[in-house]
Amino acid sequence: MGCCSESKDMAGLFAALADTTRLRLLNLMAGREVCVCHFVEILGQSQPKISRHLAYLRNAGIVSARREGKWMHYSICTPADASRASILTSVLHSLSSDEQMRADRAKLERACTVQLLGISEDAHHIHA
Amino acid sequence: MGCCSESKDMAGLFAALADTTRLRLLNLMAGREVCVCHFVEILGQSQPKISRHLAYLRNAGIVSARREGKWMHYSICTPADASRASILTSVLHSLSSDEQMRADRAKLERACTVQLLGISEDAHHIHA
DNA sequence: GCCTCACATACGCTTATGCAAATATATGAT
DNA sequence: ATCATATATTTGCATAAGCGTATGTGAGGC
Repeated sequence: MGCCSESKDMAGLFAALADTTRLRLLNLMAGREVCVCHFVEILGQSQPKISRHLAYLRNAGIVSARREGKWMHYSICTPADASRASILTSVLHSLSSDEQMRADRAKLERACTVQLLGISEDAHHIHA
Repeated sequence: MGCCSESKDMAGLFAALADTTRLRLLNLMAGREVCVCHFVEILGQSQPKISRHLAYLRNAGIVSARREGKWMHYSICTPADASRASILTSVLHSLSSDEQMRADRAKLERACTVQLLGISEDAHHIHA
């Protein structure tokens, strides 16, 4: 009952990657843990939609969730299977050359900075 | 009207990879051109099914087809987009560590050898 | 206890995907 | 022209995926 499901289902891995919203979520999680509210804010899409896609990634064994008070933090959990891990790495690297993905990451940087500095009016949850 | 469709649709690429049959087809095509009859023989699945999955790969811009008399030969067409190309390479490499994929390739080797030597009773089409 | 916030899940709908079986098309042989 | 071979496409159906809306759940604050 760790964070990863069956190991060698390549097709399943690709199915999880076969959606732009999920790719954007993964891109934001590359190397860091991200709170759901940031996903919603940055992608500008409905909370249930974000949540459903996160659930998909969780069921696929690609991400894991951690609760911290009222907030949920998601992060990529590197697959035990070497092939899956290698593909995921390759994918994340490729994403970083996409314009939208870079923009998303920039927004996340900004959101985190604002949060840390407590500048924003609606920085109501400093959960860092 | 070349062999490759839109360039940056990552999700589309993954959708094309999200099926075991298609992964097996791609694995067999790694580095060589393969005739449809070999796909049917090696995967042991119905011809329409193989054909449909090949059409899917073709529409996704991942493979191209070449007609030679009555036979159709399929091969992987490296995507123009660097990211797609890099992912595809990574995927093909990862596949080669899978047992079934290795077995499929071995069968293909054997089928081709038999064909060249003209040993088989039903080597009715030496289209090499 | 109750209320609110942050998130997850269920429902109803539409569209896409996969399959088997049947049919269509293209090529070469006669 | 006819026929057989090799491959492609269509049809009908079952299942899965995606979306928006509505509702459920867990954690804090009062």
